[in-house]
Amino acid sequence: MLNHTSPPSPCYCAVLRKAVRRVSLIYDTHLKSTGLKTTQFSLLAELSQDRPQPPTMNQLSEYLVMDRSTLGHNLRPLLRRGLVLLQQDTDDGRTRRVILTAKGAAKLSEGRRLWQAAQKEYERTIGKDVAVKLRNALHDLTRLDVP
Amino acid sequence: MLNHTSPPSPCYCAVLRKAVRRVSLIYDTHLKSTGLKTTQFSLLAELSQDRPQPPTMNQLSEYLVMDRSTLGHNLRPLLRRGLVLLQQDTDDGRTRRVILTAKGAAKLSEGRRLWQAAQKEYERTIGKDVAVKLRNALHDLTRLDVP
DNA sequence: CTTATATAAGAGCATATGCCCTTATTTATG
DNA sequence: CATAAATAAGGGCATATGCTCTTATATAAG
Repeated sequence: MLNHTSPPSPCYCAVLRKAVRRVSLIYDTHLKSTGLKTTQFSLLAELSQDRPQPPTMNQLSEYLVMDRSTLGHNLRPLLRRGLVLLQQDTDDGRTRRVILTAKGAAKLSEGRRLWQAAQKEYERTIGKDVAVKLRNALHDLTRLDVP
Repeated sequence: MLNHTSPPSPCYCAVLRKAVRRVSLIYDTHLKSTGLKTTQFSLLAELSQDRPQPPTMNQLSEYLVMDRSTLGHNLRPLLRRGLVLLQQDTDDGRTRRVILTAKGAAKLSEGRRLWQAAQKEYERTIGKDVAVKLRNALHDLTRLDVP
C-alpha cells in the first residue's frame, strides 16, 4: 500500500527532506543493534579512510558537508563511547585531529554488515539502477559551490 | 570552487543526508527573515491545502512522511507563535486537528516570496531540468511502502 | 616586537528527528 | 454492559543540525 497522498510538493527542499526521513528509517533500523545512527556510522566510515594524517575538525566537516559546530555535536556521543578521540595538532595549537580508535574500527565493521543489508533493502525498494543514478546526482549536488 | 573531496560514499543514505544539509542551507538562508525554518514553512504550506476538513495529527504526519511524535515537536514552535492551532475533534476525543491561523497564513505568504527565490537559486545551481527530475525521483521514493 | 586580523574550535541556544512508554479514548469481544 | 484490544496523541530522552558569540591560537601589518 502506498502512503497517503497530498498534492506533490513543488519544493525541492521539502521533497528532499521527506526522502531523507523515509530512507534514514531503513538504515537506522538495520543499524539499531549497534547503537549507531546513520550519521554516526558515516562519520566512522569517513574516519576509516586511509589518509596521510587524520583529518582536522574543519577538514572532516568539509568532507561531510556538515557545519563545524554540527560536527562537534555529532562527535560527542562517539567520544563518550570511546569510538573516536581528539588529538591536539603538534604544529597548530588550535587544531584538533579526529582519530578512529580500535574500538571505533571494531564497531564500524560490526555496522558494515548491517549497513550492507540496508543498502540491499533500499535497492530492492526503488531498484538498483535508480538507486545508483539518484546517488550520483545527489553526490554531484553536494560538490557544488557553497552560496 | 568545489568542496573538498573524499572518496565518494557508496552509502545511499549518507549521500542523501549530505545533500539535504547542503540544500537546506539555501532555503533556510532565504527564509531567515521570516524566522521560519524550511520544515516549518513546509508544514504551513501543507496546512494551507484546501481540504474538506483540517488534517489530524496522524494524517498530517503521513502527508509529511514524518513520525507522529516528530510532528508534535515541530508544531510546538508554531503553536507558540500562534501560526497554527490544535482543535479537538468533535467526534473522536482522541483526535486533534491542526489548523492554520490567519497569522500563520500571513506568515506563509510572506515566506512564499522568499521561498521562490530559494527555488530559483537551487535551479540555477544544478539546472532546472536536473532539479525537476531529481525531485520527481525523490517524490516517488517518499511514496513507497513503509517497511 | 606589538598589535590587528584571521582562523580553529567550543559554548549555548533553538529547532529537527525519531524512539519508547504512557494516557486517554474508542472500538471490538465476551 | 463490562472488559480487552486498538488507536490518537503526549512526555521524556537522545541524537542531528546549524546559528551566534566567545576563546585560544596563529599570522599579518606596523
